[in-house]
Amino acid sequence: MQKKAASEQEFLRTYNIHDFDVPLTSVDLVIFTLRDQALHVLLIERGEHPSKGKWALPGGFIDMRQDADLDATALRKLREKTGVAAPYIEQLQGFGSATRDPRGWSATFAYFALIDSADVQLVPGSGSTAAVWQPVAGLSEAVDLAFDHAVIIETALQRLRSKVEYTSLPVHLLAPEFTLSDLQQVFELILGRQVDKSAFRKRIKEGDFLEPVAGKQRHGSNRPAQIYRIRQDRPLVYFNRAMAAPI
Amino acid sequence: MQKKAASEQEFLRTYNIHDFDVPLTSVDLVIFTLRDQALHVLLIERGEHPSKGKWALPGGFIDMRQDADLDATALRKLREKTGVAAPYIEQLQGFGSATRDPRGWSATFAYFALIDSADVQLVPGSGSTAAVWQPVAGLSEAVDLAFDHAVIIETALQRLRSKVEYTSLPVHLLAPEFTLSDLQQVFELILGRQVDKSAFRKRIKEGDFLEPVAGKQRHGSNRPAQIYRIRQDRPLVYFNRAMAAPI
DNA sequence: CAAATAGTGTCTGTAAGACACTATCAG
DNA sequence: CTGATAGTGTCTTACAGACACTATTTG
Repeated sequence: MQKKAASEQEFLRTYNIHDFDVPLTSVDLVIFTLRDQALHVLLIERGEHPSKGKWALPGGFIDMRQDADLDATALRKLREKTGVAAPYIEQLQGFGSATRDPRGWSATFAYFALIDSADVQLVPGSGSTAAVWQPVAGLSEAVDLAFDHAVIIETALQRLRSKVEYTSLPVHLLAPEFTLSDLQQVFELILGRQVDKSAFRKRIKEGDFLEPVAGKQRHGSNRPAQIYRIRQDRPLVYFNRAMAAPI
Repeated sequence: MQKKAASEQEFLRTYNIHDFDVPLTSVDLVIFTLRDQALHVLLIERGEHPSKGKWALPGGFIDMRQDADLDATALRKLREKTGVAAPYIEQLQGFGSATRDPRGWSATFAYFALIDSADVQLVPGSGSTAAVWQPVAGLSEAVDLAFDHAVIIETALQRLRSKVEYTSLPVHLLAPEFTLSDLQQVFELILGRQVDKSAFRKRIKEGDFLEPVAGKQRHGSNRPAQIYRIRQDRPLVYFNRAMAAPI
């Protein structure tokens, strides 16, 4: 174990990080996007042991040389797999146990990202054979997930569903410019129920996190719709009240 | 690095966890309690390098032999330092960077606990010379905190203050039996402002997470107060609306 | 004109805030 | 009785839900 040292300097000079047995630590990402009016999550087919051939969340080990902090690791992984540089991303939760990885005690810092799938170029990186967008609905039945990734995805989903109720989070699943009807559709999709148009619009306007794109409208065979974009200074707004589910 | 292996079994048989360079990973706890009508946090004076003599959050390395998962590590640490076995505890957030620990890249899973200080027996454990409750107000000026623990405590405080607004969380800072006035005081203390008694009581009753202790009242030189306890099946209630701060 | 979607106005319901009121004890 | 704190009633306010209404385009 550790030797005795008189001073902080002396201690650090003689310190060897491998004197401790530490768990395997990684960073994993739950990346959500919208495709064909459905929520999808990015999965990688593992090309290496362990769990070779199973589907897993993108992620991997911290690169102690180039990653300044955990967020840097998460952003680097996101960039490597999708090419996206500036998404909405937040830390989800840590998951660690003796049994989640057959190699032994392991822990992961799970992240949670929302991106617009339009500007994604999927890159099957090193150590994986394929990267695909999987619909979230019926995920566990559709694919064989590695490690505890089913639990991590479920936790991320709960976070997303919870935050829809009282934040502006879902805007980050849309392309940079969108109409209020587009936005309402996203909310309805995640909530799994219809919401009232009038109440929704009042709420969004009150939140004041969108700005109309001057003079820009979407045209169809109906009244044209004003196009909005996110106010860059208000990436996430918390409402004072949750959207109450009707009884 | 890694050798080639044909099967999952073959891979695991030849796998050596130390082939990877992994960051130092630990678990740290921000333990809040109430003493003398003020929020306090538990700090340990470090008896070993690094940061010997500075004050730090209780915590330490994962014991891969006895800890089944991260929660087990956190609970074990809490028990070792305070003797408390069943507190309110939740994971706060991960903190990891190349610079937060002078020994090198390190990461920690920070936890967040609320306990009743009455049933705590502070235990200055191994590797520390003293354990004290420090008032949260003016903490950074009062003590020299090790590592990035000032940031972790600040994050925990934000979480606590945020959750006061829309959950029943603060009940866990009280002794098992308390009056509604006691509870209101705790809310006011964390919010840093007065709240209306009538509105507060209506809200708490609506939340339905307390039960009156039959026939038990607190007597003083005034009308006696009904004593309540937490309904064990409702440890944390989310309200539909935040307590709106008056303008 | 009809069809379609965009966007608004108005009423109602719910729960929080303000604040005055009553209740019940010790002394 | 007074003083103190416990606990309630009532009015107002803020905002979500329901839903009907108007607005603006294409064809």
